[in-house]
Amino acid sequence: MRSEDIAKLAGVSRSTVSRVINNYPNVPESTRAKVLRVIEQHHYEPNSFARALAGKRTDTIGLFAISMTEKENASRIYQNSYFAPIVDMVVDTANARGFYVLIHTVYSPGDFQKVKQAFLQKRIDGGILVGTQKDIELVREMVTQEAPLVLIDYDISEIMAERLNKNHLAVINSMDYEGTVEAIEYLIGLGHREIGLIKGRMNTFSGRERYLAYENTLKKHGLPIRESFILEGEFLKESAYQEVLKLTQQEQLPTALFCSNDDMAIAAMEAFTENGISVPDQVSLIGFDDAQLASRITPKLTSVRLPIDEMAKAAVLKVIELCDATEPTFSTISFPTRLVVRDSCKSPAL
Amino acid sequence: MRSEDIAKLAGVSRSTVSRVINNYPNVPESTRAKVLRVIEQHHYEPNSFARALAGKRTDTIGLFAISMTEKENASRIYQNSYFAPIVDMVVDTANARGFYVLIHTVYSPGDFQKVKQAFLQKRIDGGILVGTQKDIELVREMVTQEAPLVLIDYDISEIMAERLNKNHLAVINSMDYEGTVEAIEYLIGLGHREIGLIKGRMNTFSGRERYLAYENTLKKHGLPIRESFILEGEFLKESAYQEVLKLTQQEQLPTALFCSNDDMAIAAMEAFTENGISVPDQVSLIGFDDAQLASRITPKLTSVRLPIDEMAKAAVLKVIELCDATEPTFSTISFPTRLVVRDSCKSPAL
DNA sequence: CTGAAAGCGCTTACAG
DNA sequence: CTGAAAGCGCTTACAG
Repeated sequence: MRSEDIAKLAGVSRSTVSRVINNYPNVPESTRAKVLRVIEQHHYEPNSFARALAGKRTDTIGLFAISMTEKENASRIYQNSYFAPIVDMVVDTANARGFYVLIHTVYSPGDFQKVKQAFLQKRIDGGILVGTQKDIELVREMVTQEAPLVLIDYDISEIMAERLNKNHLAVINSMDYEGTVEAIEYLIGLGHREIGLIKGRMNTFSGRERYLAYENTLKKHGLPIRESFILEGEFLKESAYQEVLKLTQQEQLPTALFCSNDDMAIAAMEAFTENGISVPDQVSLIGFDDAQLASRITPKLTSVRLPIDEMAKAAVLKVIELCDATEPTFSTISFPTRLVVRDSCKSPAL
Repeated sequence: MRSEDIAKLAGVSRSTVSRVINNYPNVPESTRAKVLRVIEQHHYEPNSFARALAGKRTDTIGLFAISMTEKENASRIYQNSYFAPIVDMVVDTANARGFYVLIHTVYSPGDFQKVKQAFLQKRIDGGILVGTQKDIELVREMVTQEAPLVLIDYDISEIMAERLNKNHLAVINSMDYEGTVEAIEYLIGLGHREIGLIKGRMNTFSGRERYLAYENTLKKHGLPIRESFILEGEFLKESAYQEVLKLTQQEQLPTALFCSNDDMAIAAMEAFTENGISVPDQVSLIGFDDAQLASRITPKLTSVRLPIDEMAKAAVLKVIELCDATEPTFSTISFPTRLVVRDSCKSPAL
């Protein structure tokens, strides 16, 4: 069933059918009603490709999850405590506004071709990128496409410095620096002076911010920064577990460990516990993200809450806004974090 | 940049460009190379809508998660231990084969319109439906579309009985009945005679199968089936928690409880523990699905492993196969389950 | 208010 | 082996 069939049945032209479908004002109620009836009766749906080809929107936004430095077979990305809520919220928000969501994952640089194609082939009205590495070249390439693009977790200063064409672009971040400062100062307030860190992935904006804040806060309070207390975690459970295992072999342990995300904090907890080191009696642990699991393990994990849902929602609203906008704009939003105190920290034993 | 531009630059006609793009055999290597070079140089990508309109595939499959009877705000569907792995595997498998995945969630009957549209508007080559209720009308409607459709977890006998047009249709199930029998007989083997159950959602195929198997197995072994030991869980953590809380108030407790999924088993464990009832010392617990979390709680949960990854993968391969097929077919695959014994069951105290 | 016609960017018989 | 032309199903100036 094509618009022409509807036109014949309703006794009008295809033009008029199109006007009705697109809700144009210049068609009298009676004609509109007549056409609408026929459409209803025949469950007619205009072919989305023909519409798009003739210049209409696709009503689809892309969501591209980039996960390139993951270790082998760590491909369970939609079960990851960071990505899963994003997918959840993006799909929900987009669907509620009448958009479909086109998903593609990027595991290797080659996969990137597919996201560029999604834009070039005009499959989507706009796209959201999560997990972008510090890779300005890539962002530059994406930005040259005329389509709206939203980056979640990306260093704005880099974009500024590179003087990218920022039309149709938006960046959504969280205040990782401030959140980390709050966490570290909380530990200091409890009396800790030997505070360690498990790093996130350093080619990630949030990874760098969390690390920087850790270092600066210790310095500011005149506390020691010990190489041996700084572990490489890569945001991954497995890496963190191994690193903490090594840590437990050392002479001296930190009395508190700030973990750059909850996954690593949970892994650290397992590693400590399995080696007879009690959390929080012997070592305090603090995570970041406040993932679902944080409040469901024992002891319950103190964590910096990342407003991931709000961020994902904002990302969708932003792409849609950019799709509708006649004037291209550049904007950036930074969401505040909040320390959620639970049971994994206490004052150090004397 | 359109195919016509490429044609001019390469000194051929659009037809030839098209033949090269579609890898048709009847074009000599030299011509092919010439055209390919121009395409490369200009990063040309054929417009996907124009291709689709002219009869090519969309290289997109739909994934529709249906979640209608959930309680309010239970909308965190992509974080659900059943849906999340499916999304994961579907996206991965489809992407690896060059397909995009179009996602839409169905929270209310109205949302269903969007999945029908996705087919009618030809946005996708085929689709996968997860979470379909016992709703043959809906399936009938979906099936009348000519596009390939794969149902995960649906009662085949219903489809047979209704004599649906089964072209382009496939159903993927797991052997829930057998899995449940194995679990119950394991409990019986441990010496349990008072075995309770938390039901899943009864308008779901797996929910009904698991319940039936429970009942039949108890009967077969001459064990009592007590109304008061059969709880309504709806597959939901919250419901299960409340029901188990009520159960703990009763005079007599079962010595073992079979839970129709892991989420409910975990909730049950929490409810028991918080009320001073020890798992597995006072009550044995067994789950279904073998979700990620099952092996990460204490005590580790004994559970019937659902090969959800294999099922999701099979679903994708099936849609793709149906897309390629010239002869429409109907097929159904049933995946075996397997009891994974951990620490949440022991013989009942005497 | 409304229709005929051109155009969106491809593919594919058809003819040579 | 290859090009001219029709067609896929819409939308949108244009003219009336």
